[in-house]
Amino acid sequence: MTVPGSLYDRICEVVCRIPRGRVASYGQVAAEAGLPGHARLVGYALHNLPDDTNVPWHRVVKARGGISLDIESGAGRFQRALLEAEGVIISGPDVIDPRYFLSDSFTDPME
DNA sequence: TGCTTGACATAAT
DNA sequence: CATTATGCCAAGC
Repeated sequence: MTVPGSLYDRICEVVCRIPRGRVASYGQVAAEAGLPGHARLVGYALHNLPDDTNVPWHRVVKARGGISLDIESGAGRFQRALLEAEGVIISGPDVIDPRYFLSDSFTDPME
């Protein structure tokens, strides 16, 4: 289980901070995790996460607003379902309104 | 220890 | 719109 100190651990921690009903891009999560520009590591970490993880990995999307996984495939459909369950409407494979993204910081504004 | 890969981002072609 | 190129770097082999 992710040794403390590993980048995985930091990344999953940041992902856990994403408020419900919101999404963040890989680059944004990376930046908040203290890894500016290391968006790839975020995806790498998420892929490593177990199925029973408590990390809402589904809230992590591409910068343009879209699921990296194949939306028409199992994992993609699963993520879309989770996002819609949180209130995030996905109209297409790369169509997510910017209003769902975290504006600046993860500091939950508490709506 | 060095090369390859990768749930990315962005610009250019 | 698809592909290419570059950056940036950890993990896997």
